Order: sequence, then C-alpha cells, then structure tokens
Amino acid sequence: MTFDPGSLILHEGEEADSLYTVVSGWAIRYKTLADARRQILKFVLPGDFLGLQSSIFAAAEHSVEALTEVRTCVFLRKRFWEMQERHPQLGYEMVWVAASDEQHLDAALLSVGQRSALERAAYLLLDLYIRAEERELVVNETVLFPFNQQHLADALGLSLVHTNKVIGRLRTMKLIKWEGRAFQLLDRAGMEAVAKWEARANAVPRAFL
Amino acid sequence: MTFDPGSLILHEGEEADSLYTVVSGWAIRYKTLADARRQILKFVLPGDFLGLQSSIFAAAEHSVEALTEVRTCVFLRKRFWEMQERHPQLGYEMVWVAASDEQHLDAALLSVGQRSALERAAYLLLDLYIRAEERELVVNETVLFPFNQQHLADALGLSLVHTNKVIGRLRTMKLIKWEGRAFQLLDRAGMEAVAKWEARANAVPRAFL
DNA sequence: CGGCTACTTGAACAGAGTCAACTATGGTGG
DNA sequence: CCACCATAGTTGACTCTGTTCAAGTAGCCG
Repeated sequence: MTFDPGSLILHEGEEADSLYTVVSGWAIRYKTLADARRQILKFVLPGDFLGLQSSIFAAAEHSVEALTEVRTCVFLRKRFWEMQERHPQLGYEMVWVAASDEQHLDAALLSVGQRSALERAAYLLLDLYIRAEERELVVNETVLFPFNQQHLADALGLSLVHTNKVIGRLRTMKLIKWEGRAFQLLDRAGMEAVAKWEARANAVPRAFL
Repeated sequence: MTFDPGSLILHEGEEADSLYTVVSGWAIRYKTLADARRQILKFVLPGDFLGLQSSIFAAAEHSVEALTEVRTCVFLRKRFWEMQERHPQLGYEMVWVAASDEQHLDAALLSVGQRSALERAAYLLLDLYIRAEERELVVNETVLFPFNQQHLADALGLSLVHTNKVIGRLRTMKLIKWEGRAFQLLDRAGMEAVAKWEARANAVPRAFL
C-alpha cells in the first residue's frame, strides 16, 4: 500500500485495523494537544514498524503522516494474530520491534528532558543521519531530508526560530552542512561530542530492511 | 524476589537475564548522561513489567531503582522464551505490555516537549494519582508518594527549585494538597484543565495487578 | 545538641520564546 | 515574460520562563 506525501497513515483517535512495515519513504509519528501544539515522537524510516499499539487498542493515540511517498507492507489485524499463533517465532520478532521502539523513545525523552537546545539538535540530526546510513540512504555522504525546520522544532520541543539559530551554530561550528534538502555530516566526532552521544548497541537486523 | 529501597533492580549497561513483574512497591526507571543529568522515564507501580528490553538486547540501556521495598515475580530469560513457545497467547500479552508502555512514553514525551512547567507538573501528578488509584493505593483520598521533589524534577525535566515553585502554585490554586509524603487531589477537574489532560483509553487489565 | 536531608524563598541571570521584518525561492496566472 | 503570491529560511530586538546561586527553615536521627 502506498501513501502520498502529506497523507495520514494513522490518525489519532481513529480505529485502524492494519499494521504496516515501511518499505520505502519517510514519515513522522506525532501526538498533538488540543491547542495544536505538536510533538513529533519519531521520524519513521524504511524498516520501521507502525501500528503495534492500534493492533491491541483498536484506536491509535498518535498520528502518522507521510513526508514523502511511503510504500508499506500491510497486515490485517486479525490475520496478524493468526500468523502469530502459527509462528511463535513471530512473537519474539514483535517484542523485538516493540523493545527497540521503546529504547528509541527512552533516548528521545532523555534528550528533550535533559539536553540543552544545541545538544538536542546535534543528537537528533546525528541520530537521523545514522539511521539513514543504516538504510543506505546516504549517497556521496549526503542524505536528502524530506522535512523542514518546523518539523525539527516539533521533534525537539523548541520554537522554530530558536531551532533555526541552533542549526546556524552547528553550521558555523563546521559540524554539518545543510542546504535545501541536502544534509551532510562534516565532523562526526565533533557532533558526537556536542550531542553527548552514547554508543548505541542495537542496529536494525537486515531482515527488517 | 524482593528489593530494598534504594537498591537497583536493573543497571544501565549491565547484562540482566531476568524479567520482572512488580507485585508491590514503587520504583523509578531512568537514564542518565555522562555528566549525571538524570531523566526519570517512568514511575513503576505494581502490575508494571520490567526488563522487556533486556530480554532481547542482553544489556539494558536504562536503570531501575526501588523507591520502597519492591516485591517482584522473576522470570529467567531462557525459561521465558520457552514459555512463550508453549503458550502463544503469551506473545500477545507481551505485545500488550510493550504497547501500553510505549503509549505511556509517548505521553511523557509530549508532556516534556510541549507542556509548560505548570501543565507538565499537573499532568504528571494527575497521572501518578490515577495510576495509584487503579492499583488501590489511594486510601482516604490520599496516596503516599515515596519520592521527593528531586525525583519529580528529574521526571519533568525541570530544576529542583522551579519544580518546587510550580508545586507551590498548584497548592495555592487549591488543586492539590501534599504534606510530607501524603498527597491529595483536591480538585480533579481543575487539575485536568491545567494539565491539558486528554482521556485515557486503556487501563491495566486486572490480570496484571 | 549537632548534623543530616528535604523543602522554601528571593534575587540575579540566561536560555529559549515571541514578534517582526527581510530574503530567497518557486509556482501561478495574466 | 513578469508581477504576484506562498512557503521556507534568516536575523535582530525584546520578553519571559525557567535556571542558578544563595540563604534560611523545618523535621529527624544519633
């Protein structure tokens, strides 16, 4: 199943009876408050799994919006649990997905709660770069980021203006280059230092990509 | 297995080959940065499950510390996956646990990223009160909170001083009463309004308590 | 009676938010 | 072909929320 840029794959509060694995494209998973403040919970990349929550609670409590064209592989909820019974191995895979998702969220919460604006921005950009790299989306040391600074701001919990200034600082520090949609990591060690990066143990297994 | 107050149930970076369900007592799940900044990810209550991540990745990337005496039910990692194969139903339970954990984290990230200090504090206290209520820890409309303001501050991503002032405001607004360890919710509707609370769909099934 | 730890409060400061203006770019229609 | 508009990014000035520093209070335990 394919989604156009800007379309919703999951909608906060609505029932969904499908699960998805993303085959290609970028999306954002986010929650909003009544007054429209938005928190982006995760940038979704190929290999990521969507809808575990709605597989169990019927209604999702977050939305997912496609940033680019997103190709997915769809499982119907009912069929999914049938499969589960036939292949107990699948249960393990599901828990794997859920656990690594949770680790990513843990890290994000640590970031937003404890890191300064500069650290936080560096951390997120580094994380995005590395995840893109794992999925072979980096060409000529360059990734095409399909989002704008407003998206970044909503993921960082910062205002648009401040996000812009912080990115400016990372640029003048010669850590990154970012023109139009093309992003380059100029100094990985420098970024890790600014981001207070801590080594990450668990890459996505090839099977998921 | 029982843990004393202050002892570690899981330790960041160390291997763990057990999973736990909490039977009684309070704990905190947290992550730290190298310079000792700490983010509390969750206040752990009876019925909560610990160690899903370490069940898969061997080393946990967060720590869990007992706040009170904590009684747990322990599963060995190997035995756990054997059980899983015999009872495919268990896979579903595990995914349930993981998904509701993730929902809680999503909400926390939204809070820390988007809510103001006052909103955030109200939200967290309300959440703790409700979760305590579900576990029948509320007696005479009062819960005994086994943590101090520093813990709250580390969960909110605020400084201790500011946390104190914000709690002071909730008190003068007559929304809460909090003396010593005894916490009382005086005006639930008022708290929900301040917290920008949004109805929560999914309580913990009795089976887990 | 000290000496803890937890909590409070005030004052000064800084990091991040808000407001506002300006630039660059690309698309559209006359 | 160009005037017009919308969107995205940039920058400066001012404000305010939340931090830091500092001092003081209250209760508890040996």
